[in-house]
Amino acid sequence: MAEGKTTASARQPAGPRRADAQRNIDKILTAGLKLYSSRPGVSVAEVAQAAGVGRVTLYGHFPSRTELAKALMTRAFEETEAAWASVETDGPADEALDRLLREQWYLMERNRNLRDNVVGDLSPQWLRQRHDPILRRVEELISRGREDGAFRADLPLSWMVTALYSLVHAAADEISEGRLTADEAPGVLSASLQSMYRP
Amino acid sequence: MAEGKTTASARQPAGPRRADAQRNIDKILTAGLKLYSSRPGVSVAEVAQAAGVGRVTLYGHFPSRTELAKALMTRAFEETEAAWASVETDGPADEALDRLLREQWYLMERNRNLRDNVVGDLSPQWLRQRHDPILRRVEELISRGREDGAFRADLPLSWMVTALYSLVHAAADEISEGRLTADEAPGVLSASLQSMYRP
DNA sequence: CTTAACTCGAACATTAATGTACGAGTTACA
DNA sequence: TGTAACTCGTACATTAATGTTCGAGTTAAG
Repeated sequence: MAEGKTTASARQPAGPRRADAQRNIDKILTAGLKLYSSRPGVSVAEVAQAAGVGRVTLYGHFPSRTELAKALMTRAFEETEAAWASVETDGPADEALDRLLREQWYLMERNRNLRDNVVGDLSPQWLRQRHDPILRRVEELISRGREDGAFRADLPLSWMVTALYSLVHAAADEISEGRLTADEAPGVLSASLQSMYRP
Repeated sequence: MAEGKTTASARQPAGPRRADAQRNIDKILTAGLKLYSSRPGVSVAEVAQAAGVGRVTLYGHFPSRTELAKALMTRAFEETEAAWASVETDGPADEALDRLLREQWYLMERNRNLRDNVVGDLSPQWLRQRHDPILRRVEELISRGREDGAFRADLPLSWMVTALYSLVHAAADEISEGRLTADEAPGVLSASLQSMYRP
């Protein structure tokens, strides 16, 4: 996080930000990520309040709701990218999938919700271009499993990826409805997908 | 978000509506169902326009956005109830499930979307009380399959129901993204679920 | 210490949605 | 055919969100 991937805004002198400004940007992104990935219809004012920052201050850093959304997506991408590095994805595809699900299913879920809740603020082009990077990695993993026989190949690859995300989302729903515990979720998820993917 | 605003109700004499009124109510519900189940954030004005009816006319029949949402859910329930009657659900559970998916997956999908898109307008109590009736029927079907050994019993029943709806939703997404055709969908869906449900 | 960067509340303009009120015209139906 | 029910455009009140402007105070950093 050394690099300041700043959202190019017209108002700022484009120079390096002062320490307190950077701190506030951080608080805004953190609070925004939490809010946006938890429910739809979040307002800019809510994000500012949750970040403990004035609304005007927020607008000082993110000129519009859209720019804020872009920054949130960008940060989520970065975090996901970093997290992926901690998962061992070599070895048999089915085992790698199991590890991935157990260690990162909540991150996948957060990203999916975030995406759902900013899809009205961002153009489809923008979203498609910065397509959730882990989604592509998941695709590669499944593809590898199909080639070496660990996974079935009679279903479309894209469908298998979509189904995975869909079930991750479903698991999160079950948890929030109290019909599943956070402990059980990874196991249920993994068991369901392994059965579905098996040739 | 609390309700409690007593809108000027009792505009209706509660008697039988005139033929043209009933016709408009119908147009409104039909258009509303289509809109609400296709995307979020639908406005009352949009529904009125899509129905080819004045906005004021709509308010004459449905005093508030909330009442409109209730009416839409109610109609969807009725249609679902009627459609269920046309599916043969006796016999082996796995075969019945296959028939159900092939004949009614789009209706399940519509209801799911509708539910998602009115979930901010109706109280959780109301929604829970008029719980999608076919969802319970699906639950019964799966439950029967578990008892006679057609389906696995090592996963929570509620999870199996949720997963089904989740995948139906995913299939619809795939179609709208152009990665799956409407012809392929039922087969893919059925194959995925049968694998996942098999003991 | 000095200053430029930053914060932040209050106020304002704009846009969009909801719901109400009025009144003139149209349509069903006894 | 008479009339109550119905339609519908216009206009208005209200609420909420977005984004900007102003100015006075605070803080980081050279």
